[in-house]
Amino acid sequence: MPGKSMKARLIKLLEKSLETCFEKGILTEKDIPSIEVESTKENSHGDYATNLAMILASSMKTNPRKIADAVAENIQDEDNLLEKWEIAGPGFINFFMRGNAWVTLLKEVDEKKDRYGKSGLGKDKRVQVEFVSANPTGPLHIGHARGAVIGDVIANILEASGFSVFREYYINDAGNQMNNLGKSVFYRYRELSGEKIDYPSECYQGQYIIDLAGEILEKSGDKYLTKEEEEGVIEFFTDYAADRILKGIKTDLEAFGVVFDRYFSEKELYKNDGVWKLLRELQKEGFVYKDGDTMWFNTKDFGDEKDRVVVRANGEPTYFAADIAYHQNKYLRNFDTVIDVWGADHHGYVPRMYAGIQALGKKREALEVVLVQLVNLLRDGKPVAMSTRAGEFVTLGDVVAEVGKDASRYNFLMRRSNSHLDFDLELAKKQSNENPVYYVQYAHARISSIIRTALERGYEIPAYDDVDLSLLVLPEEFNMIKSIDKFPELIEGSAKTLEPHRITFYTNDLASIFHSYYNKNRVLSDDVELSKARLFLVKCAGIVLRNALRILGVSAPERM
RNA sequence: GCGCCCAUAGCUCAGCUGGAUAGAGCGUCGGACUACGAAUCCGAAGGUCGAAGGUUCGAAUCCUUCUGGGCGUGCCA
Repeated sequence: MPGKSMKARLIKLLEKSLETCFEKGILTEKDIPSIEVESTKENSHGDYATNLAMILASSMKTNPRKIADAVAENIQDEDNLLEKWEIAGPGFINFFMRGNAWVTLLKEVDEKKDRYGKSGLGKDKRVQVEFVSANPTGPLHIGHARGAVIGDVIANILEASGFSVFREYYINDAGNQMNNLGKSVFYRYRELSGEKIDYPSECYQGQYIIDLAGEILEKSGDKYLTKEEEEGVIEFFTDYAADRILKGIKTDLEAFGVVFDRYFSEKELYKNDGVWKLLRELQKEGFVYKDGDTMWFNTKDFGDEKDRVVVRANGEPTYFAADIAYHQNKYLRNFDTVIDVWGADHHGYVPRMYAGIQALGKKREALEVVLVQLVNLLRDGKPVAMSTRAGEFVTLGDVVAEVGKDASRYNFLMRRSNSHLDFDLELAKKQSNENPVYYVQYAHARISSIIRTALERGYEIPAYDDVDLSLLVLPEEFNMIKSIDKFPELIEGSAKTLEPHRITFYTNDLASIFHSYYNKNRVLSDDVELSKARLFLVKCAGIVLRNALRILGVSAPERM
């Protein structure tokens, strides 16, 4: 029965065996646990093992080996998958697969091709992934870059898992910072016009502010000099700067392979009194209360350390207030799940947001927050001095221009989101064995090269039914198939845990298995039938590498 | 002070949500190109999983305490 992974097939066997045991009365029926089968590390333990008997033993209060005996006894290996199976250790059942059981797994790869690895896990579910969401007060820097790739790849993984995915960037363009941006440009503008200005330290320091001021000066001359702040000058400077900066952000992201379905402006939320309407509603429902001129949200009732302000004493709503409205807006757009990818420095904000969505009547599960730890930018092992305050930082655009899209994306995906990441510019740039991205791409290019050579020698690219797969008998070949077979399960696992790094590690594994095989064995030899079988095998490996790299947003080159 | 995260080989990190003798890359040492691409491969050395208790058939993984680092603890975002 092709179309199922080896694990799935074994689980089926075990389920049937359990049923038989219950029918025969050998085992008394209890809650049937979800059966787990895992691949083993040790060859002497076979290819796969299950701890089923040990799990059952605790609920049935019997000897695990006795249960294992019964289950093993009643396994009906109708498809002839197994060489043998045996009981070992405290009650594991170890499965030893037959050589020719492996090759049947490749049928699915060949049939599905680009679709191999995809699943219907998220069928009919709409999920929104919000990420990056940096203020348009300056270009994106290296820290944003990591969040950008992680958000993007999470979205890719979910798409591959059948979710309907929407990528969104929340433009935080309504707050104080924006006003500050406008002022900064305005001061620089006056400065450029020859005025002596004591440039305030709380203003943005970067060179890009001066560039923007210069642009305005060039286009409009000094006509804003004579106007007073009340006449909307600052507003003009703010809007101009934000617009230009946002365009730059979009350009940088695009070069990085990150494209959003929508850029959502915070201002949108204030239209038609939106934020206020929501606040009044929440007040009516008792989640928001007034204390003097200040309005508080009782986040403490939801497990936060203390209540949080939603409207300041000066009458202005906080960022948090707008964010609740934003999340309400998301749910009104019928997303079943909302995923927020945040920098880890915002972790204190998490309980607040959960409180927010629960007040909106949503379950906790309707929101998932992925925290991305900070990036240490290095060059040749030495930290690169960066100060947002002083306006000295390496931008995302700089990184992509210097090390390239593929290498930088891959490097950002090599660690769990939750742990700190060292990003070394020189290392990421190196086209050597120190740089893992090439290792994987090289495997793909090599496979492409083999296929090219095969075509030159008159082979056709074989399909599943064209080859005698019983000729594949080497342990390395079974090993490769085993790894290929794991791929769909890997994607599913990454989708459930929202962990892109798993795929990075997987591509490395599969590439390693392939390289090793390649060095030891010839794919194309004098033996035509064997060559066809092996060609088919490496073709399948190539498909999987390509599919995995596509999810990572890294190219799979045919030559390099 | 309180809260969250991290601690695994010399370095950088995985460890599939509790499984059997803890893995990989880099670095070090020693090997492999007249053969489909050497950006590759093979071998060796390298560990008290920060520490101490606890939970159970079984713990790097779960619970408690402690140590050391990062972040947060705004009517900033």
